[in-house]
Amino acid sequence: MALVTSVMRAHQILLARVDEALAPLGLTFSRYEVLMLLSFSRTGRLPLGKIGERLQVHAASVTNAIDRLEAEGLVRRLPHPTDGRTTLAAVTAKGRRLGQRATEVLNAEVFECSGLTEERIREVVGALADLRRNAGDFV
Amino acid sequence: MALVTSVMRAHQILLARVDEALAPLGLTFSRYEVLMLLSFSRTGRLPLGKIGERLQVHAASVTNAIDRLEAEGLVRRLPHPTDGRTTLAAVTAKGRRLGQRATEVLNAEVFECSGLTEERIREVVGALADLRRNAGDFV
DNA sequence: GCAGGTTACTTGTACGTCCAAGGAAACGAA
DNA sequence: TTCGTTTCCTTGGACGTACAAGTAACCTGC
Repeated sequence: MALVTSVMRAHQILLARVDEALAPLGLTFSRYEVLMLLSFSRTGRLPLGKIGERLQVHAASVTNAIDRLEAEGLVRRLPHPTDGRTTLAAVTAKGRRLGQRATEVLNAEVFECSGLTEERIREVVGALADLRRNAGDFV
Repeated sequence: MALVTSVMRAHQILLARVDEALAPLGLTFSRYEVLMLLSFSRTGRLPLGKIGERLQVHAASVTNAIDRLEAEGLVRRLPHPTDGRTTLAAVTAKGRRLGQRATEVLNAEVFECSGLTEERIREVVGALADLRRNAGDFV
């Protein structure tokens, strides 16, 4: 039970801090994740379904996130060349720049003030990786 | 960065599992937390503001949770005897029973299938407790 | 070739969270 | 006493998430 409570609170704390750091850039954590996923992908574009699968998030949430990113000009929707059902999300140059800045901001403002040592962070990440693997996450 | 991602995913996984287990009882995790907080309090009743403070949650969220719990007959709103601004939430007998059942369900269905050893759970809880303390949480 | 089933995305509804704004009660100082 | 400030709760709007239903396109088997 303590596990659940701890993770819930830690999530609450970290998310608040991350969103606070990202707000000046007009991003939220979920949109940041999408942006980075696209930036790190080979071609800078992915089917929406693939995004949901990687981020372990519902298709409707992806639609929502892409809607907002597209409205900001950070990604563009493109038709899939061969599959008419599929929509591709492609990160724009503006999106790449913002993603990079966001990463710098997060590294500067968030990760320093967790107050945990490198050692403890490794412990947590390692143990939670087990949990995630058991749940079918990629890790 | 791995810390943030790990905690976010772990939260996602655990919350989904917990809410799934609680759904048959008509509860969510947030409402379960309120119910248990009241059940464990000395008199079974607390001011709404106190609930938000303990659960580290916004006052508006407490209003929402209490609205729903009250609609189910699990808690009752009472006026504060001396402070006319304050509203007390009091757990009912039905609320206590349901909270107890929910705890049993959670212990049976969720905590077993995290797939983590006692040892690793202790590691995670301990390390996250540091993080929470640094953020001003009660732990 | 076409009908039935599957897959992919979108839309609408619901929930929990937050913030901002509002009303009511309490407190404090003049 | 009274006026201003603070505290407490509620309401309305925004965001992210999930689920369910709907639409459109693909694909398979006859």
